[in-house]
Amino acid sequence: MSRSVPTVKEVAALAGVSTATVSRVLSGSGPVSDELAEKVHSAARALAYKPNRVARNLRSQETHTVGVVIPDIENPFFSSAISGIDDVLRPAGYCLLLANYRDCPDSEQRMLETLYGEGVAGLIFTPSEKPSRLYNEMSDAGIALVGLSRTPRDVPVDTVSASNFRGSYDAVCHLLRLGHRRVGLLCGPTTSSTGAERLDGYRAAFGSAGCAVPDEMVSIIEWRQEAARLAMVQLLARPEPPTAVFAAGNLLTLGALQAIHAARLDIPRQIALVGFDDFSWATSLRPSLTTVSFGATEMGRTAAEVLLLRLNDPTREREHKELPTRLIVRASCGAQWNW
Amino acid sequence: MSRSVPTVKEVAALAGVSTATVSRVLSGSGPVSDELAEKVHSAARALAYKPNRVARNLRSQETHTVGVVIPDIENPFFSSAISGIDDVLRPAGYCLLLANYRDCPDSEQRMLETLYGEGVAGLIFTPSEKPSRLYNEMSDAGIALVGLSRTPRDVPVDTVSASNFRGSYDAVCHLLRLGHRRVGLLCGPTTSSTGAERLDGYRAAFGSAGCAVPDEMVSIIEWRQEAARLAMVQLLARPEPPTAVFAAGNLLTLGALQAIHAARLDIPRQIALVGFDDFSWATSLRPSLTTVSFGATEMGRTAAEVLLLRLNDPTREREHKELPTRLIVRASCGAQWNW
DNA sequence: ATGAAAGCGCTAACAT
DNA sequence: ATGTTAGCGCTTTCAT
Repeated sequence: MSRSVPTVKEVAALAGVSTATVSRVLSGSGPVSDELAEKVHSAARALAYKPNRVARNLRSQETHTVGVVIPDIENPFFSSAISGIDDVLRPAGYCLLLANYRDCPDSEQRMLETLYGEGVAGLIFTPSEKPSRLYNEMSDAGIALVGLSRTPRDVPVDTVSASNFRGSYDAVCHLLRLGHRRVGLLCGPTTSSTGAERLDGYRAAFGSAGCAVPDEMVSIIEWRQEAARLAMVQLLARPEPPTAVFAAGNLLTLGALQAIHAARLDIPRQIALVGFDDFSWATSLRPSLTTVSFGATEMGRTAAEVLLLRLNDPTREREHKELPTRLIVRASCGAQWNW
Repeated sequence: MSRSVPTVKEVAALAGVSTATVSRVLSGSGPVSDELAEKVHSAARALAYKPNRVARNLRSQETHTVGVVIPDIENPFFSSAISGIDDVLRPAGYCLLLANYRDCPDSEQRMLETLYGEGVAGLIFTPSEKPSRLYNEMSDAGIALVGLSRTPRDVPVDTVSASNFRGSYDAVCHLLRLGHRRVGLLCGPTTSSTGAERLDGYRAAFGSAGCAVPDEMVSIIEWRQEAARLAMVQLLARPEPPTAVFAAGNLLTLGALQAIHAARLDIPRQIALVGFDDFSWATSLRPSLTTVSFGATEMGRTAAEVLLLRLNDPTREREHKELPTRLIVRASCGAQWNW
């Protein structure tokens, strides 16, 4: 087993140069004559030398590792976002350290401590409802932070999110225009920026249509499928149930769907449904789902690009990117497509 | 910014002990009196000391980092598997370095090189069709490897996979029992263990039912949604199209579904469908999907457990775990459930 | 342009 | 039980 791995020393010996020269050649960090460079390269090749990044990181006091901290990797939004992050960060020479805290603030805290210790150069993160103070601490320590989707309160960082207000507004306007008035809302906690903004959009849509907001149809819950299912069951049990529902998050859409199916209601004839956040199989549902789409992969990519900018210039001004949303009208509201 | 981070030295100074003692206390690797231990702890707390893992890793010549190498994180099988891996590895003190090679062998190769350099203690991986020789090299170097789902040829490693043959056999028997004879198969390359075994199961089912295998209905394709859609279109265009289809992978199921929807065919009345590999929203499809299920999260967990065993005892015998599959009969074959 | 030597923060070997 | 010291593999001054 464990055959000994070659080090700079051995490469240097074989090439007949100093370790400093080897380092300079291999990391391109200094003037070296072509002649020696060639020797070093062939020696390295001969030994199948692979630099030890741990040692490199210790010496240079910086890693090329970025932590990705998210609440739930099984949520298609996050897996797509990660994919986008990887697309951008990998070619730039960074590795991804994954921290899936499973909606548990304690785990989040522990994982942050680990990432801190690992010396990550940066962090792309979606904080829990009660963000750890470690975010502040890491930010103070000069680590580059980018908030994804949810904007943390009290942590001064770059952020990338969707146009939550506008997306929500458009979705509800669509339902209103189709004649719905009893429009239910399934939305996450308003302590999160996403929740608050999406609720605002819902309200504003009623306002601009000159209608009163049906507060009794607003259900503020956790961003979880089961919570949404329960809330939807209750909504449907009302004496005057909603004729349409806006589920302001992809897990919430799934939960709503469960309750609607269990009640044997026909979409869109008996109830219309609009989701927030597209997923690849939204078209595979029957009827296909009308959603507010914003490109999760794109959001991941953007967050990674912002991180790279900050890494290269720690003093640049804070950036808060808002990605445009687009209402994709499919069949679940009865408009347009009929299948 | 960049406030200087405390090191062992400072903790030692504040506690009035040597750095060795600090190390012993904090990593619990040696005998220390309660008195000094207490001093060290309070000093560490006072300075908010967090050990530098990079330095620790360099010195101890081992990391607590595990690479996870997968072809597509947006495939729900893999995101669930990762979740399971994290569940087990995290409490054991390991971090996950993610490598999502996007079905591209070149990326796979580059990512492996990076992981090797990062000094990962182990690897959980699903190789591409043409696995890199680096897997062998890393294995030889004493790195713990566990193959996930797909079993690599020529690399002697522990593996965890589903009972592909049995699962496939059960699925097709189910269709045969319902009276179907023209049963189409959408299956990945037989160069992969999963593909080969699932094809075998399909064949065996016909054999045991005393029927000839309808070879013209067998479509061996890439494990990709678009390939499956195309193949399904062709199957449906046959003079005698299949009355049922077994899609032997979750992306293939999605592709089949697309083609079936486009052809405006009613499931299960005009065509029955069985998938392989459950996903959380299989119940949200209408009709709900009958699938061969095996618990992706569970598979991830099992792979992580096997990795831990190997890490603790590099000399133990190779293990090849096969997780049982279970046919979950829902509505897409017209059996049982009627919605 | 190149080499010698120091040292990143930690732990392990060796003293005591 | 505790301290002293060396050194993991690399990069980076500082000489030359």
